[in-house]
Amino acid sequence: MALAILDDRSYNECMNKLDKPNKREQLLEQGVNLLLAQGYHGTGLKEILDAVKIPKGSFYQYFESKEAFGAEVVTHYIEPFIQQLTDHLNNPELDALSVLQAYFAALIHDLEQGDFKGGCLLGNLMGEIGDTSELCRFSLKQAIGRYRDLLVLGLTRAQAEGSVRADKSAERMADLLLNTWQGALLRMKIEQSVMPIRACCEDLLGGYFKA
Amino acid sequence: MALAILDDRSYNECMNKLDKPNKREQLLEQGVNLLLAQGYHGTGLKEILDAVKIPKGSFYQYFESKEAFGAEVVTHYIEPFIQQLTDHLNNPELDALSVLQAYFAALIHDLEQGDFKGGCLLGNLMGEIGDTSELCRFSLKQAIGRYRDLLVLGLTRAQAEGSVRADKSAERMADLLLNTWQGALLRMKIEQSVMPIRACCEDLLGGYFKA
DNA sequence: TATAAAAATATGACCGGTCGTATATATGCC
DNA sequence: GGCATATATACGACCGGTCATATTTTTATA
Repeated sequence: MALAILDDRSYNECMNKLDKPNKREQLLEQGVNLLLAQGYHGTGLKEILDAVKIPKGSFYQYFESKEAFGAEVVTHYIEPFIQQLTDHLNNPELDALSVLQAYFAALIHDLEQGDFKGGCLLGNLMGEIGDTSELCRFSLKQAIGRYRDLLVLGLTRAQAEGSVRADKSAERMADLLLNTWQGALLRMKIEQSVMPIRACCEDLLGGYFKA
Repeated sequence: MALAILDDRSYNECMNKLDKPNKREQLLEQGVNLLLAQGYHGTGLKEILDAVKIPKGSFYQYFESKEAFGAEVVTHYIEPFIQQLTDHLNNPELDALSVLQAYFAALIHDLEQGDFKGGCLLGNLMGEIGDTSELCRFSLKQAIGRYRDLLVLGLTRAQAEGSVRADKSAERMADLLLNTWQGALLRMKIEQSVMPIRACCEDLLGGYFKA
């Protein structure tokens, strides 16, 4: 067999670093997809396990409970968004306000492609279990906090560049932007239109926040 | 027995207008409470039925399905808010901006008393089932629409009174206020603080919207 | 008006299925 | 063979929904 060319050490590496964590990763990946589409209580473990072809009994090998799994899914979900926004902000060719506008424009584009389904997992879970699962509440708070801090960074830089007003704190503006975005995502879902989220960005980044 | 003093007609009235619709009303009432506290998929029919002591089989006498029930719960939930806001707006002694500020201040007070639990049923359900149940989506859209129109009315009047800026449309401001409020309610749940919703009102009604 | 037949309504046991979780067995590595 | 991990099976509880039966209300007959 093909694996015979590998010695024991590298075989174990393969199993430990690719296979085993891979299954965990797969579970989290599918967890993101399904929780985003159907919510926490609307998604059964079996559905997730079937999707990644992992036997039911194995779930508790990887996670303590569904609740703990949910908390990890939240963290796993936000990572790419943090990464993407960080990357955009590290681009020295664009001013900070343009970066934020471009970033949100990209999000809007993706949401439009996705038929206004899902929205933001953080927003959905804050509403569904934010006040019933302490574990998930903490995880959500953490994730939102990291994201908010990135927005603060961008807005602070935009203030220094003179494109965003300095008479309001970057923190307050970041919260306003984040909260309005979350609310607009909810509206998007029921209006089945990107109008709410487009208006959100226009009104704030293109209006209220302008220097 | 006490009821013997009533003739047939008034007895029937009693049964029809109090007892029977009362049970339907009770179901909706408890539906509001439980769906607000535990979400749609997090609440079983049995839990609602037990709370109002109505047998399982009777549920489908009153409602087509859990989904149809959920849609009606949404409508039943928003009614008092519409009523309260309408009453406030009909008060001729206060200017429209003060009315809005007082109305939201009252909401904030109530939410603080309630330990930041629940938030807004419309927001929670938009996130949880706004894109999976067409029936509820329509009901949510309707409810949000009615509420928004009331905010538009208030803001339009405030514009006419000169307390709110006229260079932005009342519609756009109403949407911004509503969406930010919804997002701030989500934040409230995970931060366990009224700070987000307080900031929302200060930033918009006390800042951005000011003439 | 008294009585019986019929129509309407109320009921809770029960349906197949799924929930999250526990445990006992099987499997693979030293 | 000893040990740790992975998996299958099973658990009791609960899910939304149905249905035959019991009860009540209405209608018809005398």
